[in-house]
Amino acid sequence: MARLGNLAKMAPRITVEQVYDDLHGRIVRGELRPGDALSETRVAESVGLSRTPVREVFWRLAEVGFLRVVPQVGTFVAPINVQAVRDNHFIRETLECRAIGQAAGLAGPADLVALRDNLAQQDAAMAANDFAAFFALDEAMHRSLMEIAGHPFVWSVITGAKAQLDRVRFLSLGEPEWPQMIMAQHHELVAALAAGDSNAATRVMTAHLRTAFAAIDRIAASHPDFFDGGLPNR
Amino acid sequence: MARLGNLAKMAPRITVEQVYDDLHGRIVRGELRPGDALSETRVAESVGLSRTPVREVFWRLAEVGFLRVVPQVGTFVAPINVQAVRDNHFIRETLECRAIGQAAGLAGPADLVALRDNLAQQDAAMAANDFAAFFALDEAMHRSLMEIAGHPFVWSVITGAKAQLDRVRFLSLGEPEWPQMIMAQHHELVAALAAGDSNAATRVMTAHLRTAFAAIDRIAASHPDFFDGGLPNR
DNA sequence: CGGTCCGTACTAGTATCCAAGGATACAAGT
DNA sequence: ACTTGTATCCTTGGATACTAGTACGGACCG
Repeated sequence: MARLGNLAKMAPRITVEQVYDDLHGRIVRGELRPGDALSETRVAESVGLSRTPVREVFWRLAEVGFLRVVPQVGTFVAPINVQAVRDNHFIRETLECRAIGQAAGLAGPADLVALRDNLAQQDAAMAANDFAAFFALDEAMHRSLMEIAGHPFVWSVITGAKAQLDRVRFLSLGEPEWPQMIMAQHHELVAALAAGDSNAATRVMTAHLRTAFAAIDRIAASHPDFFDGGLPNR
Repeated sequence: MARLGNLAKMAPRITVEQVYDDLHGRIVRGELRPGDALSETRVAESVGLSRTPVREVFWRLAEVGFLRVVPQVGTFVAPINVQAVRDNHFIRETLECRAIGQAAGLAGPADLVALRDNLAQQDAAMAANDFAAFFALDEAMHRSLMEIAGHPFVWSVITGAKAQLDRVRFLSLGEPEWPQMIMAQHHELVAALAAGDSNAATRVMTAHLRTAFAAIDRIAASHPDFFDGGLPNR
């Protein structure tokens, strides 16, 4: 490895996490499309690492259903499985709705302050059309709701389920009415929490999550190459 | 490949999956206890593989919370985190209860036949004190309930959540009244399904899953060395 | 001209080697 | 006797070499 000048040692080292986040993001954003081939070797040399850490990344992405590793053949971006998306939505809705029902009875003044602060930042991000920031705030809010409900470990499961949904959500981006609808629901959510109204909170959360879900079939129809069955096989 | 001389090459090759299942089982059964050190090298040579596949196994086990990999130090069996167990139970109860409520309206005659057949086998396994067979049948039953509900992909999430619970469950084994209680609940479950009674099915499932859960604190108290905080640190 | 076969150039899986950091045991100095 | 420095061993992380299996393309044959 000690070739020319040891450039590798001087440069800040690229970590496994960075490679994971990069590929994850590119798949979610659709820059890498289902069927696209990824080679451990090529990715490894493109990021300046060896195959070993890249394999770990591939394996993790395969576990969340983003990649499909075919032994001795190659690794491919997996198509979006509609049933998996449905089930992941079922998981998220079921867990988050029950959790927020619990959270409604548990949220303290400090929690509400934090939530309202987050909401204000969401409004600002939306106003600035900063979707990346909005997504991060949105995620942080849902996560903290889970923590308020007393189930901090559940979020990791949501994360796994969310990955598939995010991929679909990105395909549906650019529908102009969504931002307003989502923000309105977020405000309702916090209001229900503040009122301690468990039923209302659950109802709003259901509607909120289904907003994103309802479009699935339409999206699948308009992006057949992204979904299972869109391509004959791969 | 099956040349003479080399014993390792003649023996049917041990697969990554076998190594995973072996370690997984030994951790669930408590043969490997929290704090026990596992070395990639030692495990590798004990199973006749190199470190590379063993590393994959290690970090899969780390992902489900069974191992803790400390860089440059070692890999250790993780203690059972009580909050993680609670949250995993929350996940399982929430998902399975809602799913069985749906299943009650969807179970067809063929499903009921299969379930009753499974139940009969469970009875037989119990009568023979064959707990391994019973666990397998139990898992198959819960899994097929999820499929009947139309959410086949959800089971993999349950599997992840179940892993922690199974560890606790194993510690609580040997309480003689459990088999009867569990079997009675299983029969009630199928009866509710056959009647298409969604509410009853949900109620029974809740009670069923809480049967295992209720004992957590008692178990944690009687096996402090297995749980987080039982040991000062490691 | 069409079909089959074989070689080549990939792929992932596995093995082995090196690097870097931490723990520990031992020895030297206070 | 205690503390501190050091050397050695062990750990995981990463890099590289090798194995085996697959796909594809071109050449050869019918």
